[in-house]
Amino acid sequence: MSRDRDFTAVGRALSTPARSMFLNLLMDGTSRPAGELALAAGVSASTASEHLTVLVDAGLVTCRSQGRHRYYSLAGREVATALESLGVLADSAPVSGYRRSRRAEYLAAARFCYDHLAGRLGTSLTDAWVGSGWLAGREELALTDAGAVGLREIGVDVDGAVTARRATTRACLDWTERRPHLAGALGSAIGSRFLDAGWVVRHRSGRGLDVTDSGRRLVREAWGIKLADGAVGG
Amino acid sequence: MSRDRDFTAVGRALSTPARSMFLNLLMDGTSRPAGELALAAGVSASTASEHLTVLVDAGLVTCRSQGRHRYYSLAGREVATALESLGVLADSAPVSGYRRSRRAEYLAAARFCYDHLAGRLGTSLTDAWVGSGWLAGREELALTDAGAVGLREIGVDVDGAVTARRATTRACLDWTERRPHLAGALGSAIGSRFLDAGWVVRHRSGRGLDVTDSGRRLVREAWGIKLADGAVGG
DNA sequence: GGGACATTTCGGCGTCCACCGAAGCGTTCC
DNA sequence: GGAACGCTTCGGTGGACGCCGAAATGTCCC
Repeated sequence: MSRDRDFTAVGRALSTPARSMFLNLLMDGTSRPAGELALAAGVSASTASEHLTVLVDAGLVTCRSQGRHRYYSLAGREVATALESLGVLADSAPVSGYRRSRRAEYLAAARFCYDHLAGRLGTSLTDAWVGSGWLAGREELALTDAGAVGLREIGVDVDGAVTARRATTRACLDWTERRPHLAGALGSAIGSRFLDAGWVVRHRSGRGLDVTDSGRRLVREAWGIKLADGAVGG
Repeated sequence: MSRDRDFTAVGRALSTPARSMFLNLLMDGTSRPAGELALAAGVSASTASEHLTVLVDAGLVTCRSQGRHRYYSLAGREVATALESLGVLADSAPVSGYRRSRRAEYLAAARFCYDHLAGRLGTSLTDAWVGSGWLAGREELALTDAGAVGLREIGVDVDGAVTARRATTRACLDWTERRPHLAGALGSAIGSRFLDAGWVVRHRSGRGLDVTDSGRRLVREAWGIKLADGAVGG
């Protein structure tokens, strides 16, 4: 009953700068071809290929072939969740010789954290909803009746989220802001709605999101959130 | 804002069998001297010392000197939480050449998972409380009013748990049972109460718990849980 | 079919590191 | 003080692995 866990495979998968970078790039839930990942991490295509094999073998990443490209993405929600909680630890760890690529040094103020809104947009929304009584609890972020009504009004599939097998709400700790934002089934539903409604669009670089004018208007009028213009912050 | 995370230090810390074993041994929240850890992992004292240095540098483990012993323990709640969620991944990972020690091949049916009850006892209690309406939700395990009353009656510091900074309740996935059990501030308070009241005692080997006769009686009469005699299961 | 392109496989190089035994350091106990 | 003990540091060794360029594989497009 409940034997020891072998962390070695997962640990080894995380233990090199290039692989760590790959996972960071995939944390927004996107699929990316091997070449793009190689370029972003600053390693040769062959090296990247080897790294990706390790990540797939460790069960962290899956691969989908499409034409002459092979798209890699996180293997699932559990992987994203585990990396989130691991990110909290990584914070206090001494910074090793991790050579960042010059590109993507900063992330957009709004972005996806696997499947839910994060960054400034994510934490602002969560703060506003806690303040207005749509979400309850310091860390649980439980959905209140008022919240269900309000979110339903803007087209979020609240009922689907509530009856989903996964947890309805979950607090995801934003890596640098150290403040929680909404994750879980409801967070995912809200993310989908923001994308479908055109309130946010994926940034051309693939990382991060741009908040559109209509999205900007919505968050200001509905919840009093005033976002800075420049989408990129640091 | 929200830069990339460097997983390399944490990953490297997890990437060897001996260190993985150390962390498993410390997951029950105990402090152990270096020598005991070395013996359990089957490595020399000097090797163990080097491993422990890596774990401390990575921020996963802390060290407390006492006399000529040095006691190592997990660095905090976040570490235990992260390892828990990582354990879910480790499950699906291929088993590498991890040489288990013959001792501690099986864990006790009742044990601590860092600071809350786990194993058969933990999941049985959680199941019973969900069934009787003390806890609500498939994964949230939110405390109901009835649950607050009931737990208060058996001496659990419910109010302390509710007002704690950390999440009151959290579901912790049991590694092999793949079923959730109660964690968070309330889980911790319940664990403390079970220990203080003498319903469970730490097993002499340090791993796992023995349920005492009074504890056995309590869970049977209060919640209809019938525990097998032999504390050790497989 | 042939050439361009994306990716993987292969061979080789250099470095890192897990491991041990021996020696060093600090504590305990007589 | 001196011996026993717990632990860490040091030196050395062997294997693992991150890296690359070159060659091989597979796909697309003409």
